[in-house]
Amino acid sequence: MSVNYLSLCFGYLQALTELPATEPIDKAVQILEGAMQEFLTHGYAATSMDRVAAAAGVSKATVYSHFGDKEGLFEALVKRLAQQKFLHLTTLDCWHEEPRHSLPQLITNALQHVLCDPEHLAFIRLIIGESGRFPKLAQIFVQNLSKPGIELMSQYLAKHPQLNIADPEATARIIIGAVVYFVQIQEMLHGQEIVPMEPERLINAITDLVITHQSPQAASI
Amino acid sequence: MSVNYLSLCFGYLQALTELPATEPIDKAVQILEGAMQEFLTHGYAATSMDRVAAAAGVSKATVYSHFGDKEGLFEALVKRLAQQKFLHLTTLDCWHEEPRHSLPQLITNALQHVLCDPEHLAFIRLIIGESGRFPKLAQIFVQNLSKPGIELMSQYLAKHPQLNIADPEATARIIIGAVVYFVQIQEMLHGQEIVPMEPERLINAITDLVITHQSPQAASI
DNA sequence: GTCTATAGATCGATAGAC
DNA sequence: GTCTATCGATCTATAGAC
Repeated sequence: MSVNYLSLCFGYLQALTELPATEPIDKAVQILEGAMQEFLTHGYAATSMDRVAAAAGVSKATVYSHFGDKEGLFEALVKRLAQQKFLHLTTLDCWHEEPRHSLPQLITNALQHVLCDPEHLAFIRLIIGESGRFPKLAQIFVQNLSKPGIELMSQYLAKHPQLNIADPEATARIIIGAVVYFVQIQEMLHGQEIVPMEPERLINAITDLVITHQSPQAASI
Repeated sequence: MSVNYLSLCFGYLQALTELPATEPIDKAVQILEGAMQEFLTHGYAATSMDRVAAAAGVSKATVYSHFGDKEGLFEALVKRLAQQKFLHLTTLDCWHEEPRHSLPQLITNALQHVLCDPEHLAFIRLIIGESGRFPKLAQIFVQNLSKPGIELMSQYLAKHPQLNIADPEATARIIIGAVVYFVQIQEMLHGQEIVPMEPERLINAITDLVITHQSPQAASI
């Protein structure tokens, strides 16, 4: 087929298929979109392949022909989400500034990113909830998201020697853990009204702990 | 391991007391024991009332007559577990010693308690995994476990003025968050071999951060 | 109160037409 | 490759005997 022929027929084909059908949408991606909606909302066990097919706009047999069975579809979805959410980690700047200003900004960005992304929240819920029955998928999550996050924060701490951090990796886990725990209690477990706390208080406390820190040698007179 | 030994002894004593069973065990408790085994292993959706009845040693109709429906049974189980696990929080001592020695001991105890209790781990998995569909149960978890934990650590920090903690509650969340995040990555998400770290490194880093901390006034020359 | 037996719906997965 | 139609298993919940 020539380009000219496609151009002439474009309007006609569009009217027939009701889609901008210059290129057919990849069915696999289409299915994964529907699977994401269902799995993130209902979890693994409560998600039916019928509803996945309906949400994706295809037949159930098409889903099975692409992904084998329910577990295969679930694994493909988790791997896709782990890659998608990884990209949102690399958007960090302000490394050159002083920690006094850059650290709270770093934490604020991370907090806002997770708090404003219900999809990310539902993904973590799903991974933790199924980590007992799908340990391999939990490890993919750790490999693609937790590990890069820890390494990034660890490098940040190590490249600011004035902070006197003896163990950057362990300290990175403390900072990230504080943020993750805050999100889990306030948002994931709906503890906002039971143990209320403004994010600023946590950010200030973390910054204060890390900034006004002395080396053990200097502390023990 | 002393924990395993205690568990073995407890099971033995329990078996002994079951022998002179002149009085039948409460059916409701019996059902909840079976429900716990099934829900903690398979999650909410993948747990069938047939297997709960079989695990409890009663008929399915008996389960329904006691708890109404599947959700009612699940709610009763979560409330029972939230009360049971609360008791394990109050076993803390060594408040009088110096933080330099009592703080790492406090953290070590908390870590060992969770790491050596797969039931507790599975309970957290279940609560987080179902927190989107059962927000009320997640709030019960926060009310009975997270909130007391934060308050306990907050009081500990406040009663050691030499630590110069400006915001004890926020700092308590940092410490607990670091421990919870460590357990979640290493054990719950099976990240032991992907991001290995000895618990001692985390404990030392936390202790170092908190102990060698100066008040903001003293830090800014 | 507790049981057996079963209804009615929905599940994962597949065969066969096109 | 994608569809419709369907199978056998399993699910929640209940009716009725004891």
